[in-house]
Amino acid sequence: MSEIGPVDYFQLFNEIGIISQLSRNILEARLPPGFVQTQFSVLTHLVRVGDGHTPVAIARAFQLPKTSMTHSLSVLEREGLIETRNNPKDARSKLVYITDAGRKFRQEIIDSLAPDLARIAAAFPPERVARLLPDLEMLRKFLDADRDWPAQDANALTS
Amino acid sequence: MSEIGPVDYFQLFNEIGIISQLSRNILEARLPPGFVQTQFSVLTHLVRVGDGHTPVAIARAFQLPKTSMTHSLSVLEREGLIETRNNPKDARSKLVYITDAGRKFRQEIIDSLAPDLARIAAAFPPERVARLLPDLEMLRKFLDADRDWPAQDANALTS
DNA sequence: ACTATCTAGTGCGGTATCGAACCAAAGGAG
DNA sequence: CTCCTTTGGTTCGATACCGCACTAGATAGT
Repeated sequence: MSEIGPVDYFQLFNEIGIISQLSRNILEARLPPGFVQTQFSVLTHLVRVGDGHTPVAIARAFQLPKTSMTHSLSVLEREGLIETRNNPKDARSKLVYITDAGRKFRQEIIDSLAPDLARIAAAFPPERVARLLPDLEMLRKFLDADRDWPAQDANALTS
Repeated sequence: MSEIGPVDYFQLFNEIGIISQLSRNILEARLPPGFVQTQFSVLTHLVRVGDGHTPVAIARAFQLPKTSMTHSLSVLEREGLIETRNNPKDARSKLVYITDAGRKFRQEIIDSLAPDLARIAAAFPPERVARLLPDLEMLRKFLDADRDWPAQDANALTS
């Protein structure tokens, strides 16, 4: 039987990284010049998870530094795609809301992606997506929970 | 029965993007300050695929613009982890080789990742990796072939 | 209340990424 | 050969990303 080693995990993350890069390229080819994936992803997050959350909460959801999120949100706000209001529960904080323009913007991008999705779906049928998603979700959730693990205690688990 | 639509593909790429981001964070936590994932990935590519290739070839393998690769390679060369030689077959071109220091550097990173991999393997067993990899590979190969790299020379094609 | 600690968000500086433009060499057509 | 197109690589400018340091407000302990 085939030995299973760290190499397979490297390959796993390698494939995932490349697919991530490729999907980013596909998306950004449909975005207006000057926009990048992050901004679209934030809009999608606001629609899917719901808006009215704080910038840090959004940053955590994407596993990005809060400084990066500050920047992304400032761009989105400058473009009128989101708006921020004061957090009545916390004077330090802001709450992020998507605007109608933001929803419209996002929907137009999604519509424009239809041909790309059609090509992908033709070669990689939905059944495979359904087969893939649970495992990916599980992996993502573990890594999400595992982050910021104290490095030196790692071996304590394996023994 | 659940209808299968574009949403699932969005979710697929969403999960993949987040996992990519998380694995990037894990790796960069083990890299010496100032190094980023790209540089490590290039070294791994040189070891796995073999060195002696041109910068554009490497850029294509990562689906990155050649300008980005120029930058990454210049950093790696400045640090003595790779070296470039003239391409005897093409005077415009260079060939990229990994140095002994580069191999050593990469191996040390890989070794330092062992505790992380141990935690991941404990929660996400190798069987799941084996189950996941073929589908991911297929998806990656299709996307790779589908978008045959229009990004930077797109305008050259339109004329 | 008082103090220490923690958390939300921002400003700044440095690096990464990438598109546009450019140059030089290669390749093809006549 | 000459002309034209393509290709490998770099430079430059603009934006994205992120660590560090900081302020203001919240929270916990006593």
